[in-house]
Amino acid sequence: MSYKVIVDLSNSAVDKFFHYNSDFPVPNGSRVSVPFGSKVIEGFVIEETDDSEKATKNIVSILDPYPVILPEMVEMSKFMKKSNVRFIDALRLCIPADLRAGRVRELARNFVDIAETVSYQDAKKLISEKSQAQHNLLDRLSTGGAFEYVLTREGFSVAVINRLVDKGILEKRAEEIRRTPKSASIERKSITLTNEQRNAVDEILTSDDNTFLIHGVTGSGKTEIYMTVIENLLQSEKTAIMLVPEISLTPQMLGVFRNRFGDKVSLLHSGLSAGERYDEWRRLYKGESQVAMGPRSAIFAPVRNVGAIIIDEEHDTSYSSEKYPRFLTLDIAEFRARYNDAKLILGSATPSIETYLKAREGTVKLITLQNRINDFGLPTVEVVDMRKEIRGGNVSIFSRLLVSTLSDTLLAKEQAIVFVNRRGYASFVRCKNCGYVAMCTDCDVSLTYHRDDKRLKCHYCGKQFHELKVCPQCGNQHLAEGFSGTEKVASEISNLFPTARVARLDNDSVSGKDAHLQILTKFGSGEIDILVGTQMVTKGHDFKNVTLVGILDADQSLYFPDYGSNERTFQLITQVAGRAGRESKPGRVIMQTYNPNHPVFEFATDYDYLGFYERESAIRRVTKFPPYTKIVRILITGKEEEPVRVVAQALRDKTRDLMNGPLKDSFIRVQAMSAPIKRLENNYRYQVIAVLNPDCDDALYSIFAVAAIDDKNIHTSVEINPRQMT
DNA sequence: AGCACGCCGACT
DNA sequence: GTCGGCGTGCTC
Repeated sequence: MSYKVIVDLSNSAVDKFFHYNSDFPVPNGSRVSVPFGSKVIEGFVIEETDDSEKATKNIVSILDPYPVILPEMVEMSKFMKKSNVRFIDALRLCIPADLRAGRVRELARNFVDIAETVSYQDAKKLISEKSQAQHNLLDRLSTGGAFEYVLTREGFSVAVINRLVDKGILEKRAEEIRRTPKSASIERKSITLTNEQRNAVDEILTSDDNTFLIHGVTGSGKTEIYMTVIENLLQSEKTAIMLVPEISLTPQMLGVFRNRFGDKVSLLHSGLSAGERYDEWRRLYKGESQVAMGPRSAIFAPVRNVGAIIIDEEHDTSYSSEKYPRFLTLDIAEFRARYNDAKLILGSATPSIETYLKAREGTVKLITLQNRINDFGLPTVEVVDMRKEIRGGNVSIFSRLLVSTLSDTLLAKEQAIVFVNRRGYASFVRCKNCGYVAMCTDCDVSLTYHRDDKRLKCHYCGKQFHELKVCPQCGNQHLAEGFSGTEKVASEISNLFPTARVARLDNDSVSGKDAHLQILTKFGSGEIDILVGTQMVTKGHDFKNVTLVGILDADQSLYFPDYGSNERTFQLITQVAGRAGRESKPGRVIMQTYNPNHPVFEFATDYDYLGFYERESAIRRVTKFPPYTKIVRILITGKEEEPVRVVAQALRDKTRDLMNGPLKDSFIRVQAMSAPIKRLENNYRYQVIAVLNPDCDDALYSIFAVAAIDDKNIHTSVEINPRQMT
């Protein structure tokens, strides 16, 4: 027998089939060990082949008792390979990292139980009166078996256990240990779906459509719809994949699922220990649990017979991985849904323009939820024109309205969230005399002042510098601070309200996911009055006592130089506004801006998604931006500027050659230029931008081929519809 | 990714 | 005269 094998080395040079013979049959998807060059390494069997001439060496052994890569995931890897992800890297996404190289410890342990052929009473008689330890052990096991290691921990000696095994009274068998024991399913209180929810569930389960967009405002009960759909599918022996943006910030979603599905849910995410992750993965693989829940990587869950794939908050940017191996969760989800004939369900209060266009075009079935489940209205959004504040003599970062409302909120013993889309204390430091601005030495980026640790930090490469007391260029002592970040906002709020308990939530204020969660938990339990934070505060968590949301510098996210900035701004405002006034208390949102008449704000304050969509999609259509086109960016980086620039021009010319060839209908335009941040971590960066018509896979593959250059000093990467261009 | 093979500078 | 630098090329 002869097999095609992908070796477990992440390098393009070896990312192809190697042929091996075998003395024994090997199922597709098996992890095997094979001789390769001068040593023996791991690999994956992809398929059997009859051209054995290419094979010269034999597979040494199969490494697992079952093929770890499901047939579906072999196909999925072929699919990913087309989009420039190495076969081996796609395969690696499908199994827990620690399974490779035998890093997961053996799971099977000796399980000790009374032999099936022996009853407790008979066993009692078989043990001598004097063997007290043996009697104790038997009594311990009379209510059910136990792991040997548990018994020894309880004080039973191995000798006693083995003695009874020898007598045939007990038997040992290998059984798996669950490292993540979960509570059994709690009897759930019967939940009555609203008519809207009921209709949505029926629509999904009975319609011939396969892909759905549930567009419903925050609090419209999407989760309940997901769960009811899953529950229905589980009854017909199907499985489900439930994707959430960031599990660490949305523990309540897991809680709700656990409560409903108990042990049937397996959680897959990086916060688990290697062993836990492997156990959860394996339970799914073996069908012991049927619902895989997690962030984007959970789309690779080893579940068979998938009935539903759900992507909650589908607009969230965390669903696209920006570093290699690059993939769009939606692409993989579509592949798996097609493979399994499963329902693909996308949910959002602020769908991406791309998805909503699909709904308009009819390739995605739109389900709109009009109401919040409890019929509470959405919070009112008031816009404050900060230019008028300045004209009125208020030069602080807070409007008078926001200050007085914060004060009212504190008096009423209610809570507030203040959203600032900027970390640090001040976005830059500039000399008032000569105009010098502190820049990173490795990047073409101005430094952000962090007062907490009295340092200037580069937000792109992380490099830190001492704070400036005087201008290093002219010696002037008067340095101007740029826009205020979370640090400054939090400290000024503390100055304004000395008795208020103020906390900050951003990447700097805490280290690690646990700390984030701690702050959110404290806020939830009322130990914090005002929470100042970045995007992080916009996600998940229902805070019942939050009645005020302040948004500072709402326009800030508008001025990023890419086509998605309007969309991002609209989503941000809508999401953060949704944090105010849930349950029984009305909410209030105060949004400060220097550009109050910008259409995005008008739509956002009215919660007018449709209006926003119409305008934005019209703009994208005429300006030829996604989803009406596909933007492909080849990023070229290297230590020296000139070679990078030269390669960029060469790649542009090669791409233009494609445009003049048989694929010319796929291309709209091709340009080369320096990247928006020309130097990052001491690497010069140029880019080639190709704008393509949608559905132009052949052109795309040609561009991948063009970008794959062999130059050890210059690195290239290809991004499709890049989110933030840096 | 590793490792062997292979051709030019500073040491016993 | 050798030891060893890492450039190049190959692994079924």
